Amino acid sequence: MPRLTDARKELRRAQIAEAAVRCFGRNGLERTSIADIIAESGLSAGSIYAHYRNKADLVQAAAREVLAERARVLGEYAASDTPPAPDELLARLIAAIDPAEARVGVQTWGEATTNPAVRDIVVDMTDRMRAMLHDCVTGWLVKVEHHEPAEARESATPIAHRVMALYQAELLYTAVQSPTEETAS
Amino acid sequence: MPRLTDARKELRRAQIAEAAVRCFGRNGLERTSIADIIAESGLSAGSIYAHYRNKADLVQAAAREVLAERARVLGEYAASDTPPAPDELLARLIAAIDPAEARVGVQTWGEATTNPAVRDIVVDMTDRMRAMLHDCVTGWLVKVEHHEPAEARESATPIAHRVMALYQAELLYTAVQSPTEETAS
DNA sequence: GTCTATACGATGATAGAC
DNA sequence: GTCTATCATCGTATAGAC
Repeated sequence: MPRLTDARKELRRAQIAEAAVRCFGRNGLERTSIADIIAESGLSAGSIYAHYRNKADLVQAAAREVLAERARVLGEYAASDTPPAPDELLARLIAAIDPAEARVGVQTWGEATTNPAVRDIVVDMTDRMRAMLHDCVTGWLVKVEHHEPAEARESATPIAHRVMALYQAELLYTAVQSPTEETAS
Repeated sequence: MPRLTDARKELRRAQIAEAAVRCFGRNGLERTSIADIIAESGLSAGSIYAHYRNKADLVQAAAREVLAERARVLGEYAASDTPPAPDELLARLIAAIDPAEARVGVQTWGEATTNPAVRDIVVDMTDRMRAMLHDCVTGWLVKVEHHEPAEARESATPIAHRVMALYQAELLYTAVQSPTEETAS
């Protein structure tokens, strides 16, 4: 019986988190006020604080959401029967970048430099992505290039590292270049 | 005669900006208050506002300072008679990374996603670094690998792009991993 | 659970003396 | 130019009704 109510609760949480992500994408993590999120979500202060302890909690939820979304895309390729070659993999990852989420993603990087909670989320998600990238490249080496599994895992490491770096750089580029719809400082 | 006073003025500005960078490295761009910078610089509110219009102005000065410092290191290699090979160049750039400045650098990336003024600074400095990287790689191709200048400039572009990306990724890694001396959220 | 209204604290910026 | 003291604003979080 708590099943259904829990599901509804999760739905509300997601609704609020998504509104927060939109606000953060527009105005940044710190220049977004609770009032902004209230307006964007169409809810009220009381409702939001019933689902999130405080603003820091909301920031963490937003960080998890955007990073998880990026990991999700990658997971599909890793599980594929015919994994793409590294260059192709990178191209697809770049093509899947959403500018708004890229902005929030880069904001979380900045926040991670001084906020331990966000730092843990970023490190965790980065590690997870790197591991999936490694799986994907290993799969390609074994299934397409017919390497020995043991040797493939070995040589996949630097390749995965490079793909990760190039992807992050592209994410940064997109986040900074994509037009921001105003709200200077 | 305004010469000397201008120099003193610049010195004060630099003193304040450096204090700001230290604060930003510790607590982040937005969680640093003017009071923090006052304490760190050993000056007063009045003095700081005599040299900087407002906090946004200080953030921009800090962004310029850390990015310019990173560009300076690179400039030396580009001008060298025997430019290092790309791998070596990257290794040296990475070795020259200062964790505290890396943190502020990554913070400016986040800020650049929503703050047009900082965005312009980041884009400008990134372009400048990429150009210097390109010069450096071109120099290596011509002077060490004995390529034709025209062809060298052409093939230097993707190499410079790759080195830049790997450097930025390493900067991110350093900024996030380097121990922050507390001040959660 | 959700709303409105509000208290409280923090912070950017200024005024005015020296 | 630099200081101390102060103001005005803004934003988080809570209280209490429904």
